[in-house]
Amino acid sequence: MLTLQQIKENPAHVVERLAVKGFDGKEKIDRVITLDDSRRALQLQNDNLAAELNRASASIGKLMKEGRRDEAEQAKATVAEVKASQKAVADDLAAVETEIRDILLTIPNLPYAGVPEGKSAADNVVEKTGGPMPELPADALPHWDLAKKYNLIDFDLGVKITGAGFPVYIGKGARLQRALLQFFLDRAGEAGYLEIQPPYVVNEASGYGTGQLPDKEGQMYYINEDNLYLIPTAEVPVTNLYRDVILNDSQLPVKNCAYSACFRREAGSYGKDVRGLNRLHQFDKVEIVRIEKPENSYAALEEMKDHVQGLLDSLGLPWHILRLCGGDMSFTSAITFDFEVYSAAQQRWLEVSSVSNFETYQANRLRCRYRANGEKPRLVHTLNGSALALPRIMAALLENNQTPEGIVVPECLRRYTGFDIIN
RNA sequence: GGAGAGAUGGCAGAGUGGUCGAUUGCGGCGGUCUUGAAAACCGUUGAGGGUCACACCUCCGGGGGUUCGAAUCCCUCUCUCUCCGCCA
Repeated sequence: MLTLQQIKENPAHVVERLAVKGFDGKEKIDRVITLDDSRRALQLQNDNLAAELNRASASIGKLMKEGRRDEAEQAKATVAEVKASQKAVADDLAAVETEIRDILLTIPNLPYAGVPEGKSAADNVVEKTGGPMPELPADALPHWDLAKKYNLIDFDLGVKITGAGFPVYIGKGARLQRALLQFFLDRAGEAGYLEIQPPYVVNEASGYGTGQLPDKEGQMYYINEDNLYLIPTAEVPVTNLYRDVILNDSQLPVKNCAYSACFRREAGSYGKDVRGLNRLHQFDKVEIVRIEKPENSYAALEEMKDHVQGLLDSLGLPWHILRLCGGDMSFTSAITFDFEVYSAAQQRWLEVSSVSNFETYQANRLRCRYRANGEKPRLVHTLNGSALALPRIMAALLENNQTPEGIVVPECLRRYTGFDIIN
C-alpha cells in the first residue's frame, strides 16, 4: 500500500498518477488526509492522558511503599475519571487508524513515469521485438494436436484424475518440462540469483504480505482445515521471506530465484484462451525476485528484462515486450513489462513473463526495510519477474519447431533433454 | 492423534504485580592501545508514533480481561519445542 508520507507530500500528484490507472482517487485521498489530521490530534490527546495516568500510578506506588494508605486510596479515586476519558479517546483513535488503513488498502500503486494511459490490453505499447518468426505450412498443427500426436501431454487423463487445467506430461513431454526448468534455473544462477526452494502452501499473513489477500482471495486454492493457501506463484513465499525484516545495507541487493508449481483457480476464464496449455490451474514457473535500494531499482528492472530476453533468444522464440498501460497493470505494480512469444500455429501472442517494479508498495505492507549506516530504516523496493513460465513456452516450442521429421529441440536444451528431436 | 513445556531486543538468556523498554553475555558500531591486526579496556547499539528539536506515548507471540499500576495474574487464539503413537 501507499505510505501516508507519499500521499501527504503531494496529494495532487498522487491523484493525477492514479488517474493513469483509471482510478479516481480524489475522494479517498482527501479523506485519508482529513483522517490523518484527526489521527494526530487524537494521538496527542491520548498520549497526554496516558502520561497523566502513568504519573498518577507511579505516585500511588510510592505512597503505598511509604505506607500512606489513605492518600493512596484517595488518589485511586481521582484516577478513574481520567481513565474513562483516556479509554474513549483511545477507542476513537483506533477507529480512525482502522479507517485509514482500510482506505489505503483500496488504493492501487502509483504508476511510474512513462506508463502509458489506457484502459485495457489494447492500449499496451509494443516496446521491442526480437527472435526469428517461423514460417509454417498451412497444415501446421496447434500444440494440443502435436501433444497428442507425439504422446507428450495427456489432457484427458488430467481431467480424469483431477479436472480440466491439470495436464499430465508423459515421456519426452515430461522430460522437456524438466529440461526447461533446469535451463531456467541454471541461467538464473549464472546471473547471480540465489536459488530458493519454497513451500507451495502459505499462511494468511503471507497472502496479505504480497497483496493476494484480501482482494484476490478467489484466485487461490484454499485449504480450509489448516487455513493455508496454495501459492499462485513463487513470488509469494519468496518475497515473504523478507516480511518484517530490516536488512543491512550490505545485504542489498537481494537476488533470489525459485522454481515452483503454481496453482490458480482462474475463476471466470473460458473459450479459446484456455485451450491446451494456454491457461492452466497448475503450471511450473521459475521466478526471479529482487530487493533493491530505491535508487537502484530501475537499473535492476532493466537487468531483469535483459535476462528474460536472453532466455527467449536462447530458445529461438519470436518475442516482443509490451509496456503495459495503466489500466492493464496489476493493482500493486508501479510499472510492468510483459513478454509474449508468438505461437505460430495458433497465430497469436502468448504471455510468458511479466516483469514488474513495485517500488515501496509491497515493502510497506511487508514492512521490509533496510538501514544505511546508522540512519533510520527505510522501505526497500521490490521487483519480480517470471523467468520463465513453462506451459506457453512449451506451446510455442512445439508449434514453432514442428517439421515433417518431428519437433526440433532447441540447442540450449539438448544437454538437459538428452534428445534433439521429438518424433 | 495423545501428554507436557514454552514464546522476552540481531542471537543467547534473566526478569513472576510498582522508576522495567527491560540485568547480563555474545554479536554490531565508535574509540583507546598498536606499524597493522588480534587481545584488553572505555563508550554506544530495538521498532513505531509525536516534536524544528526535546518532552511525551505505544510495543516483552496476537486478542481480551483483572488492577491505581501487567513482561509478570486470568481467559482465549496462534505458533514452536519435547515425549508417545502413526508414517514418507
